[in-house]
Amino acid sequence: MTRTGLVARVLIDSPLPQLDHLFDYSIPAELAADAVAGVRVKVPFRSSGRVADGYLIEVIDAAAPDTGGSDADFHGKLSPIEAVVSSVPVLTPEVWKLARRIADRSAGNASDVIRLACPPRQVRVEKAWLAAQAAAAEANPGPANPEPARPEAARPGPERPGPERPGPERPEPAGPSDVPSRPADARFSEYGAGVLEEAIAERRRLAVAAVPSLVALPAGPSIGHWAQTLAELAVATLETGRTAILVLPDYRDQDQVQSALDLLAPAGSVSRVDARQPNPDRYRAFLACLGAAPRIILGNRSAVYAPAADLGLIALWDDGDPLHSEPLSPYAHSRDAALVRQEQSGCALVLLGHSRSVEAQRLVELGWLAEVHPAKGRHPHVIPTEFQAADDQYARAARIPSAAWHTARQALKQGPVLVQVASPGYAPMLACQGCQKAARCTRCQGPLGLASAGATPSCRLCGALAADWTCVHCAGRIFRIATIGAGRTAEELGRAFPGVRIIIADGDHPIQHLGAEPALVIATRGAEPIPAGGYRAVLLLDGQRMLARESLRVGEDALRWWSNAAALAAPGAAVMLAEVGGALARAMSTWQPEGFAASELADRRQLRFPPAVRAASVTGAAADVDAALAELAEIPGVDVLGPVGTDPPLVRAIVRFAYSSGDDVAGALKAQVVRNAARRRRPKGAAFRAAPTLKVRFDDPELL
DNA sequence: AGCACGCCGACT
DNA sequence: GTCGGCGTGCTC
Repeated sequence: MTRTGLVARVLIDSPLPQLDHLFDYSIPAELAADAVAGVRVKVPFRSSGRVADGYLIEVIDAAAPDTGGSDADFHGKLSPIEAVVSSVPVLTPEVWKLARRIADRSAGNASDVIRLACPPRQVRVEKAWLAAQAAAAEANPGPANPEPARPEAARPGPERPGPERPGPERPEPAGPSDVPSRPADARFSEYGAGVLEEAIAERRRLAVAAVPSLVALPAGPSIGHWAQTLAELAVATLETGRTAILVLPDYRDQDQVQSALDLLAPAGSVSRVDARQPNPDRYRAFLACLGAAPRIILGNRSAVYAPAADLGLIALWDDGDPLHSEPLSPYAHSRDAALVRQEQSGCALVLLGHSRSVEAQRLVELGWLAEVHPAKGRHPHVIPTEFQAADDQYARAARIPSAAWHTARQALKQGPVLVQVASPGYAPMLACQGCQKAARCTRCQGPLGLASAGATPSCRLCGALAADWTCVHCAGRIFRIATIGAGRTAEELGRAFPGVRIIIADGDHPIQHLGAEPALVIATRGAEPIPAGGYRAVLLLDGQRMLARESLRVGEDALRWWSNAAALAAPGAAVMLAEVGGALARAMSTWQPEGFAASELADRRQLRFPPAVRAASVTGAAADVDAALAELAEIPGVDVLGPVGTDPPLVRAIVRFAYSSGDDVAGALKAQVVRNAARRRRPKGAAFRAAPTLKVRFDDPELL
């Protein structure tokens, strides 16, 4: 075997916690040219000639003294790398550092994070990209070339020399040229002179209150003003020669920002990275981000991990939206990933929203984020209305307060009116007429509901029809509607407002945009269509139902749903908030969600609940959980709730700890998980004992 | 997941 | 002494 004297440090792509560290291999001479940091490799693993996939993290000179980066060097005989899968270094040093840190702070695996960062390879796409790079290098070998020949030259490196940055000249906007987009000097005008520009140039960290109104795009749809702000932030970043990453909770939000960028951003400068798109498209967008030219990267929560040439800004829209938290281990929230990446890269950070998450409030109070508000303090006219039955019998049936009904009737003469409701469907919950208990599916115990007015009741979980249902409690056979859905509300409103066009928008009937004609729009929270020019009135019904959920976050969530809907109102239009009083109503009518977030945070401090502290759940066999908890005894600022039994053989404990102890707690628990995973074996011969493995989950939003 | 290695009991 | 069963831990 030919050796080059170089050692490759490789991360094995495996979910096993005991493999989550670097392995050393030698580099055969014939692979030396391609074996650079970041490439995918195949390496022999597990003795008998089998190979594993991995990423080459770094190449070190075996002869040179220890560089210091390597932990506990391996001193046996090194196996050679089997193959370099492709010459494209997909895992940039910056993203590797980020993935390692994100995994470490939650006792997780780096390869689980890398799976979010690096999409599956597509050979055809990659070949086309490499060819395009080579062709571009041929045509224009200058350093400012947006498509350089060698991807290696793309490594951002904090000290990238100035001449490599493209000049301030801006290519033509991609949008239609006959309609002027917002003039450049109007950029950020709502925020006062230079505040946001300066933040980008000086790489500040901000919590920015979005302007709660709509923007009519020339020859296009209306979009939220916030989307315009994000697009302007991204373009301003690009003009400083740096990359901007925009992280949006869902694709409807991404579409709005995309519309703004179509008009504002230079042609070809935007990459949309989104797990929703087909794999080849996803990989193509990923490779574009890998190029040496700064870009605008637009995507969902995993966009925070995109490779970026000279990162200048990470901006998140609506960080309180639960879609920002990752459902896959190690469950990192994109806000946390953004905070870590901001710290590592020194880029600017913007959390933009109509409301304020309690987590963002904590960062503001720490001084980590600076607050920015629009200079002109115009906000929606929100009117909290205690319930007062309407005179109109139909409005009463549709549970619309009297004042709201009158407002809606007037507004419907001018344009669309939004009615926000809690539940989709027609009647999502049925109850027994006799005993009033919830009607349950006889097969799976799921809740029964009606899909439409005359439909047969069916289970909302398993779909089974409940044609001849009998109540398990009282043997009754007659249903009563317990919860009213958007469909039923629409039916009732149809009677209350005869002759008005009724539009339903929910998960099953998604509607993105709407004209300015009068219509009554019934929408579930988060599914509100965007009307040209804004709604002439907004009715926020079902306030009590939204607050009835059993969660620490109900208040914060409700404020988010309401303020996002209120921001769709036309200037001067009334926003009627039904059945809600107290601090929430005050936060809405004064349009100051910070005050509510601050008092929530104060409560959490009192209770020692997240985000005042961090928390992790530890689940497993009682002995394993006890052993893991014992490891935490020495760490200051840690307390433990439980363990308590959950599903029969397993117990769960909740560990709470100060942010400053996070690394120690994560380190100790990770060590325990590794030990547990290595030891767990099925005993031979004897009956099959299910091997319960120790599970650890940090910062679970469902906790507590 | 396999495979090496080492501890301990049983047999030459 | 040495063979081999099985439990434990490692995989560069």
